[in-house]
Amino acid sequence: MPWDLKSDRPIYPQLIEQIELMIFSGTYPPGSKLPSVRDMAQDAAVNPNTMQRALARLEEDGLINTHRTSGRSITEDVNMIKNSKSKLVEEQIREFLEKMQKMGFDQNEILMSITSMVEGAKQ
Amino acid sequence: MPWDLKSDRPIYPQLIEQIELMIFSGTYPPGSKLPSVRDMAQDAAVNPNTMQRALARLEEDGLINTHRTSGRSITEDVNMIKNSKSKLVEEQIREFLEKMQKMGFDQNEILMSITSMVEGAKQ
DNA sequence: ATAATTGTATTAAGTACTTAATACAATTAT
DNA sequence: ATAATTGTATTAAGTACTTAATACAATTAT
Repeated sequence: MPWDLKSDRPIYPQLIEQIELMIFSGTYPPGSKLPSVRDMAQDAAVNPNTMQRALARLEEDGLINTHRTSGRSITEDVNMIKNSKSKLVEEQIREFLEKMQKMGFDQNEILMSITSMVEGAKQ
Repeated sequence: MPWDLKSDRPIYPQLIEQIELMIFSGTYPPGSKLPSVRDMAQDAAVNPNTMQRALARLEEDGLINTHRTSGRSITEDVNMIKNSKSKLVEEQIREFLEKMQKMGFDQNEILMSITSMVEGAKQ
Protein backbone atom coordinates (compact mmCIF):
# COMPACT_ATOMS: atom_id res chain seq x y z
CA MET A 1 0.00 0.00 0.00
CA PRO A 2 1.18 3.55 -0.70
CA TRP A 3 -0.21 5.02 2.55
CA ASP A 4 -0.36 8.43 0.92
CA LEU A 5 0.41 10.78 3.76
CA LYS A 6 0.35 14.51 3.22
CA SER A 7 2.42 17.01 5.12
CA ASP A 8 -0.24 19.63 5.84
CA ARG A 9 -1.88 17.53 8.52
CA PRO A 10 -0.66 15.51 11.50
CA ILE A 11 0.14 11.92 10.58
CA TYR A 12 -1.94 10.04 13.11
CA PRO A 13 -5.36 11.28 11.96
CA GLN A 14 -4.31 10.41 8.43
CA LEU A 15 -3.40 6.92 9.58
CA ILE A 16 -6.79 6.60 11.25
CA GLU A 17 -8.53 7.60 8.04
CA GLN A 18 -6.54 5.26 5.85
CA ILE A 19 -7.12 2.31 8.14
CA GLU A 20 -10.82 3.15 8.24
CA LEU A 21 -10.89 3.13 4.45
CA MET A 22 -9.33 -0.32 4.44
CA ILE A 23 -11.85 -1.57 6.96
CA PHE A 24 -14.77 -0.08 5.04
CA SER A 25 -13.61 -1.52 1.74
CA GLY A 26 -13.21 -5.00 3.20
CA THR A 27 -9.43 -5.07 2.84
CA TYR A 28 -9.56 -5.90 6.53
CA PRO A 29 -12.80 -7.91 6.83
CA PRO A 30 -14.84 -8.02 10.08
CA GLY A 31 -13.17 -10.26 12.63
CA SER A 32 -9.91 -10.49 10.73
CA LYS A 33 -6.56 -10.03 12.40
CA LEU A 34 -4.52 -6.88 11.93
CA PRO A 35 -0.74 -6.89 11.49
CA SER A 36 1.22 -5.97 14.61
CA VAL A 37 1.76 -2.31 15.51
CA ARG A 38 5.38 -2.63 14.55
CA ASP A 39 4.60 -4.17 11.18
CA MET A 40 1.95 -1.62 10.34
CA ALA A 41 4.28 1.19 11.42
CA GLN A 42 7.01 -0.11 9.18
CA ASP A 43 4.59 -0.54 6.30
CA ALA A 44 3.41 3.05 6.65
CA ALA A 45 6.95 4.28 7.29
CA VAL A 46 6.05 5.93 10.57
CA ASN A 47 7.13 5.49 14.16
CA PRO A 48 5.45 2.64 16.06
CA ASN A 49 4.30 5.14 18.68
CA THR A 50 2.43 7.09 16.03
CA MET A 51 0.75 3.99 14.64
CA GLN A 52 -0.07 2.91 18.18
CA ARG A 53 -1.79 6.22 18.70
CA ALA A 54 -3.93 5.77 15.60
CA LEU A 55 -4.86 2.20 16.54
CA ALA A 56 -5.71 3.21 20.10
CA ARG A 57 -8.12 5.78 18.69
CA LEU A 58 -9.72 3.23 16.39
CA GLU A 59 -10.24 0.98 19.38
CA GLU A 60 -11.86 3.81 21.34
CA ASP A 61 -14.23 4.21 18.43
CA GLY A 62 -15.02 0.51 18.58
CA LEU A 63 -13.82 -0.45 15.12
CA ILE A 64 -11.07 -2.74 16.37
CA ASN A 65 -10.45 -4.88 19.44
CA THR A 66 -7.18 -5.43 21.23
CA HIS A 67 -6.06 -8.78 22.61
CA ARG A 68 -3.17 -7.92 24.89
CA THR A 69 -0.61 -10.34 23.52
CA SER A 70 -2.15 -11.83 20.43
CA GLY A 71 -2.63 -8.64 18.48
CA ARG A 72 -5.63 -6.74 17.26
CA SER A 73 -8.63 -7.64 15.15
CA ILE A 74 -11.40 -5.84 13.31
CA THR A 75 -14.73 -5.80 15.12
CA GLU A 76 -17.25 -8.43 14.08
CA ASP A 77 -20.07 -5.95 14.54
CA VAL A 78 -21.01 -5.47 10.91
CA ASN A 79 -23.61 -2.83 11.71
CA MET A 80 -21.05 -0.83 13.61
CA ILE A 81 -18.79 -0.85 10.57
CA LYS A 82 -21.65 0.02 8.22
CA ASN A 83 -22.69 2.95 10.38
CA SER A 84 -19.17 4.34 10.63
CA LYS A 85 -18.83 4.02 6.89
CA SER A 86 -22.04 5.93 6.22
CA LYS A 87 -20.95 8.58 8.67
CA LEU A 88 -17.63 9.05 6.90
CA VAL A 89 -19.27 9.16 3.48
CA GLU A 90 -21.77 11.78 4.59
CA GLU A 91 -19.06 13.87 6.20
CA GLN A 92 -16.97 13.79 3.02
CA ILE A 93 -19.92 14.83 0.90
CA ARG A 94 -20.98 17.50 3.35
CA GLU A 95 -17.53 19.08 3.46
CA PHE A 96 -17.26 18.96 -0.30
CA LEU A 97 -20.66 20.54 -0.85
CA GLU A 98 -19.91 23.23 1.71
CA LYS A 99 -16.76 24.30 -0.08
CA MET A 100 -18.43 24.25 -3.47
CA GLN A 101 -21.31 26.34 -2.17
CA LYS A 102 -18.92 28.80 -0.55
CA MET A 103 -17.33 29.23 -3.96
CA GLY A 104 -20.71 30.12 -5.36
CA PHE A 105 -21.65 26.98 -7.24
CA ASP A 106 -25.32 26.07 -7.30
CA GLN A 107 -26.62 22.52 -7.10
CA ASN A 108 -26.70 21.97 -10.84
CA GLU A 109 -23.16 23.19 -11.33
CA ILE A 110 -21.93 20.95 -8.52
CA LEU A 111 -23.59 17.88 -9.99
CA MET A 112 -22.31 18.69 -13.46
CA SER A 113 -18.74 19.19 -12.22
CA ILE A 114 -18.59 15.93 -10.39
CA THR A 115 -20.43 14.01 -13.09
CA SER A 116 -17.96 15.13 -15.69
CA MET A 117 -15.03 14.14 -13.49
CA VAL A 118 -16.55 10.73 -12.77
CA GLU A 119 -17.09 10.23 -16.50
CA GLY A 120 -13.54 11.39 -17.14
CA ALA A 121 -12.25 8.83 -14.63
CA LYS A 122 -13.83 6.03 -16.62
CA GLN A 123 -11.51 6.92 -19.50
CA MET B 1 -17.89 35.25 8.99
CA PRO B 2 -17.62 32.11 11.10
CA TRP B 3 -14.09 31.22 9.86
CA ASP B 4 -14.75 27.60 10.76
CA LEU B 5 -11.36 26.35 11.84
CA LYS B 6 -10.87 22.74 12.79
CA SER B 7 -8.33 21.46 15.26
CA ASP B 8 -6.99 18.50 13.31
CA ARG B 9 -5.00 20.67 10.95
CA PRO B 10 -2.66 23.65 11.33
CA ILE B 11 -4.49 26.95 11.28
CA TYR B 12 -2.59 28.76 8.56
CA PRO B 13 -3.43 26.39 5.67
CA GLN B 14 -7.04 26.59 6.78
CA LEU B 15 -6.87 30.36 6.66
CA ILE B 16 -5.41 30.16 3.17
CA GLU B 17 -8.26 27.95 2.04
CA GLN B 18 -10.97 30.10 3.55
CA ILE B 19 -9.56 33.26 2.02
CA GLU B 20 -9.30 31.50 -1.33
CA LEU B 21 -12.96 30.52 -1.07
CA MET B 22 -13.86 34.17 -0.45
CA ILE B 23 -11.81 35.27 -3.44
CA PHE B 24 -13.31 32.62 -5.69
CA SER B 25 -16.85 33.42 -4.64
CA GLY B 26 -16.39 37.13 -5.29
CA THR B 27 -16.69 38.13 -1.64
CA TYR B 28 -13.36 39.80 -2.31
CA PRO B 29 -13.65 40.85 -5.97
CA PRO B 30 -10.62 41.24 -8.27
CA GLY B 31 -8.72 44.43 -7.46
CA SER B 32 -10.55 45.03 -4.20
CA LYS B 33 -8.76 45.94 -1.02
CA LEU B 34 -8.33 43.46 1.80
CA PRO B 35 -8.69 44.39 5.47
CA SER B 36 -5.40 44.86 7.32
CA VAL B 37 -3.56 41.85 8.70
CA ARG B 38 -4.50 42.88 12.20
CA ASP B 39 -8.17 43.24 11.34
CA MET B 40 -8.34 39.94 9.53
CA ALA B 41 -6.51 38.26 12.39
CA GLN B 42 -8.96 39.63 14.89
CA ASP B 43 -11.89 38.63 12.71
CA ALA B 44 -10.61 35.07 12.47
CA ALA B 45 -9.60 35.07 16.14
CA VAL B 46 -6.01 34.11 15.41
CA ASN B 47 -2.65 35.74 16.01
CA PRO B 48 -1.62 38.40 13.49
CA ASN B 49 1.55 36.43 12.79
CA THR B 50 -0.51 33.43 11.73
CA MET B 51 -2.70 35.52 9.44
CA GLN B 52 0.39 37.19 8.05
CA ARG B 53 1.75 33.77 7.20
CA ALA B 54 -1.40 32.83 5.31
CA LEU B 55 -1.46 36.12 3.40
CA ALA B 56 2.22 35.85 2.52
CA ARG B 57 1.52 32.46 1.00
CA LEU B 58 -1.41 33.81 -0.99
CA GLU B 59 0.85 36.51 -2.33
CA GLU B 60 3.46 33.94 -3.35
CA ASP B 61 0.72 32.17 -5.25
CA GLY B 62 -0.14 35.44 -6.99
CA LEU B 63 -3.70 35.77 -5.76
CA ILE B 64 -3.06 38.96 -3.84
CA ASN B 65 -0.69 41.90 -4.06
CA THR B 66 0.96 43.75 -1.22
CA HIS B 67 1.40 47.53 -1.13
CA ARG B 68 3.87 48.09 1.66
CA THR B 69 1.96 50.68 3.61
CA SER B 70 -1.44 50.86 2.04
CA GLY B 71 -2.46 47.26 2.59
CA ARG B 72 -3.18 44.39 0.29
CA SER B 73 -5.51 43.84 -2.62
CA ILE B 74 -6.85 40.99 -4.67
CA THR B 75 -5.14 40.49 -8.03
CA GLU B 76 -6.90 41.98 -11.04
CA ASP B 77 -5.82 39.03 -13.15
CA VAL B 78 -9.21 37.40 -13.61
CA ASN B 79 -7.79 34.45 -15.50
CA MET B 80 -5.37 33.78 -12.68
CA ILE B 81 -8.27 33.64 -10.26
CA LYS B 82 -10.33 31.47 -12.56
CA ASN B 83 -7.48 29.00 -13.00
CA SER B 84 -6.82 28.74 -9.28
CA LYS B 85 -10.50 28.17 -8.71
CA SER B 86 -10.67 25.36 -11.26
CA LYS B 87 -7.60 23.82 -9.74
CA LEU B 88 -9.09 23.83 -6.26
CA VAL B 89 -12.39 22.42 -7.51
CA GLU B 90 -10.66 19.60 -9.34
CA GLU B 91 -8.51 18.81 -6.34
CA GLN B 92 -11.54 18.64 -4.08
CA ILE B 93 -13.36 16.33 -6.45
CA ARG B 94 -10.29 14.19 -7.01
CA GLU B 95 -9.71 13.69 -3.29
CA PHE B 96 -13.36 12.90 -2.74
CA LEU B 97 -13.52 10.38 -5.56
CA GLU B 98 -10.31 8.75 -4.38
CA LYS B 99 -11.68 8.14 -0.90
CA MET B 100 -14.99 6.86 -2.23
CA GLN B 101 -13.21 4.48 -4.58
CA LYS B 102 -10.96 3.26 -1.79
CA MET B 103 -14.10 2.41 0.16
CA GLY B 104 -15.26 0.31 -2.74
CA PHE B 105 -17.94 2.50 -4.29
CA ASP B 106 -18.32 2.33 -8.05
CA GLN B 107 -19.10 5.33 -10.22
CA ASN B 108 -22.85 4.85 -10.13
CA GLU B 109 -22.92 4.56 -6.37
CA ILE B 110 -20.82 7.68 -5.99
CA LEU B 111 -23.08 9.71 -8.24
CA MET B 112 -26.18 8.43 -6.51
CA SER B 113 -24.81 9.22 -3.05
CA ILE B 114 -23.91 12.78 -3.89
CA THR B 115 -27.06 13.38 -5.91
CA SER B 116 -29.23 12.33 -3.01
CA MET B 117 -27.33 14.60 -0.65
CA VAL B 118 -27.58 17.55 -3.03
CA GLU B 119 -31.29 16.93 -3.36
CA GLY B 120 -31.54 16.64 0.40
CA ALA B 121 -29.77 19.99 0.79
CA LYS B 122 -32.47 21.69 -1.28
CA GLN B 123 -34.93 20.73 1.46
C1' DA C 1 12.16 -24.90 28.30
C1' DT C 2 13.42 -21.19 25.41
C1' DA C 3 12.92 -17.67 22.04
C1' DA C 4 10.06 -14.65 19.67
C1' DT C 5 6.07 -11.73 19.46
C1' DT C 6 2.34 -9.07 21.40
C1' DG C 7 0.65 -4.42 23.18
C1' DT C 8 2.17 -1.07 26.22
C1' DA C 9 4.89 2.44 28.80
C1' DT C 10 8.53 5.78 29.57
C1' DT C 11 12.09 9.20 28.77
C1' DA C 12 14.42 12.29 25.79
C1' DA C 13 15.03 15.08 21.89
C1' DG C 14 13.78 17.69 17.82
C1' DT C 15 10.49 20.06 14.85
C1' DA C 16 6.51 22.84 13.42
C1' DC C 17 2.99 25.66 14.82
C1' DT C 18 0.85 29.32 17.53
C1' DT C 19 0.66 33.05 20.53
C1' DA C 20 2.42 37.19 22.76
C1' DA C 21 4.86 41.37 23.16
C1' DT C 22 7.36 44.64 20.91
C1' DA C 23 9.48 47.56 17.52
C1' DC C 24 10.36 49.87 13.03
C1' DA C 25 10.01 52.53 8.55
C1' DA C 26 6.91 54.26 5.32
C1' DT C 27 2.75 55.98 4.19
C1' DT C 28 -1.91 57.73 5.02
C1' DA C 29 -5.29 60.27 7.60
C1' DT C 30 -6.36 64.22 10.44
C1' DA D 1 2.84 68.86 11.71
C1' DT D 2 1.08 65.03 14.16
C1' DA D 3 -1.21 60.77 14.91
C1' DA D 4 -2.73 56.60 13.12
C1' DT D 5 -2.20 52.74 10.06
C1' DT D 6 0.34 49.74 6.99
C1' DG D 7 3.26 45.43 6.38
C1' DT D 8 7.12 43.51 8.44
C1' DA D 9 10.59 41.66 11.73
C1' DT D 10 12.28 39.76 16.03
C1' DT D 11 12.50 37.34 20.39
C1' DA D 12 10.52 34.35 23.72
C1' DA D 13 7.53 30.92 25.39
C1' DG D 14 4.29 27.14 25.23
C1' DT D 15 2.02 23.28 22.92
C1' DA D 16 1.32 19.25 19.93
C1' DC D 17 3.34 16.04 17.15
C1' DT D 18 6.91 12.75 15.78
C1' DT D 19 10.80 10.01 16.25
C1' DA D 20 14.14 7.23 18.80
C1' DA D 21 15.70 4.10 22.17
C1' DT D 22 14.46 1.15 25.59
C1' DA D 23 12.06 -1.84 28.72
C1' DC D 24 8.38 -4.91 30.55
C1' DA D 25 4.79 -8.62 31.31
C1' DA D 26 2.10 -11.89 29.04
C1' DT D 27 1.40 -14.91 25.59
C1' DT D 28 2.59 -17.57 21.47
C1' DA D 29 5.71 -20.17 18.64
C1' DT D 30 9.48 -23.42 18.36
